Amino acid sequence: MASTVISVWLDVPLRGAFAYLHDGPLPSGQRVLVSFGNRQLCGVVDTTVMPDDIAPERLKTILQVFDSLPPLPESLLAQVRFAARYYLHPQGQTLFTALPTVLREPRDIKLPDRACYQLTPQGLAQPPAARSTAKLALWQALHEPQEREALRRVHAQASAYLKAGLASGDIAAVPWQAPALQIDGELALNDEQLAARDEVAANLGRFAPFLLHGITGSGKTEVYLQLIARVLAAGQQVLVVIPEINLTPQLIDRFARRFPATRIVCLHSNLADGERLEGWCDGWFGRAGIVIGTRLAVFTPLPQLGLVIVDEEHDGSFKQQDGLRYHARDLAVWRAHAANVPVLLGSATPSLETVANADAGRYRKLVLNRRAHGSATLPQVGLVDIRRQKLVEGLAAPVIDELTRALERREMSLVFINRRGYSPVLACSACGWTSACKHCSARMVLHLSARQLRCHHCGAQERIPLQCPSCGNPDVQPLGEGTQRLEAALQRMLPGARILRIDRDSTSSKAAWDAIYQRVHAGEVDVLVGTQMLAKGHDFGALSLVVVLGSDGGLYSADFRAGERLFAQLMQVAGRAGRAGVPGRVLLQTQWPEHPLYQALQQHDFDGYAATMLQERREAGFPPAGFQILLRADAPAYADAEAFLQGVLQQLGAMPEGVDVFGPAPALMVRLAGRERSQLTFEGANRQALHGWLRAQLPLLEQLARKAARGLRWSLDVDPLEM
DNA sequence: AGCACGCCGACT
DNA sequence: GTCGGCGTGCTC
Repeated sequence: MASTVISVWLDVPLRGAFAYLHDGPLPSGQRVLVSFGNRQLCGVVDTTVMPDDIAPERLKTILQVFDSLPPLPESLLAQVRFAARYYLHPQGQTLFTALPTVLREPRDIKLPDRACYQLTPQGLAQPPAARSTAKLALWQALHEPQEREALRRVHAQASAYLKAGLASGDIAAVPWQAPALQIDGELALNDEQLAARDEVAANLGRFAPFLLHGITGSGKTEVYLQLIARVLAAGQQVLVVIPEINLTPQLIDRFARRFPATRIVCLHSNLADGERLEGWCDGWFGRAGIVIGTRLAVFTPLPQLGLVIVDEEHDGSFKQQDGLRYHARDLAVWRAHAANVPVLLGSATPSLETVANADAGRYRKLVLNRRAHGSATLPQVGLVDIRRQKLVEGLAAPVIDELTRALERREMSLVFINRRGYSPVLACSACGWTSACKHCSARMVLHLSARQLRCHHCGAQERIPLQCPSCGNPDVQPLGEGTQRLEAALQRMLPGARILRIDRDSTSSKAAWDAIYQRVHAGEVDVLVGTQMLAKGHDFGALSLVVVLGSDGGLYSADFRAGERLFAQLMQVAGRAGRAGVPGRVLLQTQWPEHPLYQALQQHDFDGYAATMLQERREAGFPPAGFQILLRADAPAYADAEAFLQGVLQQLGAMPEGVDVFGPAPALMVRLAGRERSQLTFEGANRQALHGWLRAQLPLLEQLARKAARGLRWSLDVDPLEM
């Protein structure tokens, strides 16, 4: 009876699909239950894969077909196929990372009721009594088809009202239908915004990648919203990918206010499994007009996709750092191509990859150079040379002066230092001992308020030693400044100032973050002290002065991308100054005021410095001028990691024409969370050649990994961002 | 990845 | 005499 051979993908780190028997064909994308070894797993059918040639008596039978949901759409399977191939990752595991957790599990799914409800003629004829405001509001709403959830937003008593109405026949279930599009509060666009909007709008319905290069405050979001309105009006869906969840509450609010009738799905990793599934399915079944989310949202099936937007496209959080190491921006562009729709990459500081694509004409560049609101001008950037200055608690006299004057004028200032904690290291004055982490090649950071030393890389915590653990000297001192120390110092130097610290420690909960946001917007803050969180798109209203401390470290780093990141970060943080009509001022303390990066920052010359950096990359053959794939290995002992890579290197033999290999070399941070990391870097000017050759070596790699020392872990990182 | 099978050291 | 260490090999 069971006679048809079916190929099934499983969530296992093996390259191939597995063959099973079933009593008839099954469609691609069908979720099934299969026995694998001695466990039962969820599998996904793929008819495009030839079943392995295995003796028929060894084949097992598909145990169950999970048919409460339709098969996964072909567009998703195609995206997974591409991602697996591009990122050299097992296709089964790739498929399962694309799915919400619930769909990975070996059980069938019953989705919650998403029907709509509406008054019957009988119900229409019987309005509730006017004094019953709850019932009246619900009755009014039910003139139109309403989802249960939407009705609950009308009034909390919706469920009881529905139940009674369905029983009496006053209300009936009707098939789901999209509510009429409603657009509220569109803003007027300036001519740059108009040009950008119209250029993209003119390309709806075909693949067209755009870089929307808009300075901070130039009104990128309004351009997005007006384009989204057009796409929604055409009955299509929009995918919006954003860097991190902190951004979302404001942005989501704005989207929800603009499109009050549209189902807007918000997807990120903090969502409960059920919510994630529901949002995902709303996208899949066309109920969501807008899906907005972090990188994982890029896998949401959208049958009516009409536009893809990637906001803050330069942000490193789009790159997944484990498992399938995909870049959501790059997959977003692929999706737009596959769906034949435009993709809009927005940033004030685009990545060099995207700049290079625009320069080469592959992406069309749209520029927003003017601030959308009022007559606000670009901030004036001052470089404070600290080579011959005496610093007080890390601050130069002119900086303290300016902060004092801003306080006198009752204007809000921001002090930016990319180091949280009190002080980045504790050191002994006698023997040179420093507070090293036992598990990482990093220093433990002093957190005075928590009375702890903490490692910011592995999370290890220790008590603060009262004397030097090495020589017993009681004089152990904090070296350097972090946000907490700066906060304390500013409190002393600016008596009466209301200072608020914003870093990961002070914003750990959503409630804390909301409270901070409220205080800032209620004008209850004079000085904000914080880390790069402050540079990430949050609108803190009028800032007249921005002070930048400790940025020199990014100038001469071993990581070739450090300069790009620093420049983007400083452009972004400087962009916080002088919004909403108040002219801003930026003061940056540095030992290298003549450095081209700072000179470019002073001139607000993104394009010029990007061109300089691109030229350097070309000369070195670094991305985006060349392509890289990292083979990473880590083990408790460095020697094991290196030995594996050395073995790989030997077995690979001579590199083919156009591919170079470097290493094995220690990772930039060799020791992390008790494991030591080594890596081989493969480079090539031709992406196809590099990928194709390495893809052909995968069986060899897997074979060597099986024989490697136990405890060894390895992974491939295509287009790595972190070295 | 899991999870078996499979041979060598300290213990109820 | 066994329990259990992790080496190695397979999973349709």
